[in-house]
Amino acid sequence: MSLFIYNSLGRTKQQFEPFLPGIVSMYVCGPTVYGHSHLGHAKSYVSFDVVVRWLRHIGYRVKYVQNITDVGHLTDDADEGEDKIMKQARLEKTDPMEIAQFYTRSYYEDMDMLGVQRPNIAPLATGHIPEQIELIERLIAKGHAYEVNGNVYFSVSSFQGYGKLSGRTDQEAQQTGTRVEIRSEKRDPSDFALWKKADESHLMKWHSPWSKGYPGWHLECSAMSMKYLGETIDIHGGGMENRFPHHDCEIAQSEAATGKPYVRFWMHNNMVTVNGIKMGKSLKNSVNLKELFREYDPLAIRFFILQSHYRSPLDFSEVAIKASTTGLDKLRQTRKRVTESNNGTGLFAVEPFKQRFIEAMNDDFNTTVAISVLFEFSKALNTALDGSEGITEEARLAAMLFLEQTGAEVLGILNPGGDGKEGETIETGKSLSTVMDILLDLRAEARKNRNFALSDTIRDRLLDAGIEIKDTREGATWTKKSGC
RNA sequence: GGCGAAGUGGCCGAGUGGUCAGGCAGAGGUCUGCAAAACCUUGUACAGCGGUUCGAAUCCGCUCUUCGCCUCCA
Repeated sequence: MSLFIYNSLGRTKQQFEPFLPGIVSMYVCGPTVYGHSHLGHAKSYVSFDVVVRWLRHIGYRVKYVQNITDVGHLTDDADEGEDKIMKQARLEKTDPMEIAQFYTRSYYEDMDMLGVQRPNIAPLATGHIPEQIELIERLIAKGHAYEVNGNVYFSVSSFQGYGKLSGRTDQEAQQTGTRVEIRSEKRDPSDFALWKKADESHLMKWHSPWSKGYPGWHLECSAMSMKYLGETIDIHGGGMENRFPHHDCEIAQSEAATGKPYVRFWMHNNMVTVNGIKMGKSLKNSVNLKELFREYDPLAIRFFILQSHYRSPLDFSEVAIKASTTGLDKLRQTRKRVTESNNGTGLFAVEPFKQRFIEAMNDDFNTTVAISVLFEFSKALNTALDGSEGITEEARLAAMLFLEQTGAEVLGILNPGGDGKEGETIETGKSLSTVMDILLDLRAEARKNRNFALSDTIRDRLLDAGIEIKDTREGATWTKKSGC
């Protein structure tokens, strides 16, 4: 069974084979670090995390590069507005580099909470100024770029096929009703900046053959992608809002420089919305992840994200996240149950679920369907365990392995190796466990003597303390209540 | 104005030319000392109007509505 990926370039699902057998080169546009991450970042990076995990699961070696944009770019393209990182530095009364570093750490903290695996290489834009300058020189030498007053622009008309990703190929038509002021020093209104001359007050600036300045926004991804992954890469991912102009500009400048295809598969993830409106920092409707983590289990948020498809918009609401939290708990309970159950004699077949899971993931990473398979698996497994003969050791191990591979390794919604609760040391976990054994023994004794007043008191008081008791056929079990 | 996406049962959210998504919530039941959990049963959903078809929510056309991009943006 082969993997099909929806390629934004061509707008169809296409069978995926890497350029080099067995090795996948993948680049994803990283965040601009001038503020804490929000749910929109979470959707994007969780989605691509699952893409990487699946590619690795099916046997590819994935070289995953994700940049950090730590050069401030203007809040506005008409040379008005302010460098965003510089603006934040002014607000926080510090300098741009501290802002960039502080929010880079914040970003990784949040991604760690969500179980997003770190990229293999996380290059900084500021660390690759020479590479970017070199790329500009190549473009100028080939006649694709020109310098005016210390600024360098890419000449869109020199590159055939500009706009092929977004479908904006008619540059004349694009200009009508455009919101960008047309700058006279550009030869063509569609031309975009590769290098900008910095004014005196600009703090982040570098020497270049043209002026003391800073690189254009689109340039860093091309330079770093080519440096670490080569001139043609397998997958380039990013948010849908970056299709145009960012990705079309990347294609133009890269292909103009190398004469080779830049990216084989373009993947774009959709937006998180709030009441149907896009979530964004500048729109002031963004839901900060650190705040969200105070209310909800980070893995429940990851689960909530994966319950919709990466190409669909996801509408944020508290009720929806709560519903997801409850749903995830059900899967966790099933896993705990099968792990703790005794060996029986009944049969249980994991294979059909495995096949359906693989099929869903191979169909453009359909995590929504993959999760529905896990729920159906959960229901079938519980039914089998409810039966008087239980299931065999072999079936139990197969079921546990399936949940480990799908829920933990691929989707990352279950903790690897079991459901130890986060933030709890092994030591405290062990002593709690011992204490609980004593309490459950005492309660069992009380129930045996039909002293239900006592047994219910034990149960109620533990529930108040955040521990829930369930009486099963195989004795009482306990769980710490998660969520809110 | 240009480019693009979408409208699914109380809510979230997949998918498909002819059997079922799935989750949450609700109702009834089994089990249990009682709970909880688990399981069973239960919802005549696919924006509207036409058309193609033996058959369409799924294909085509039109209409309405919403959203994204064309400024920085996951």
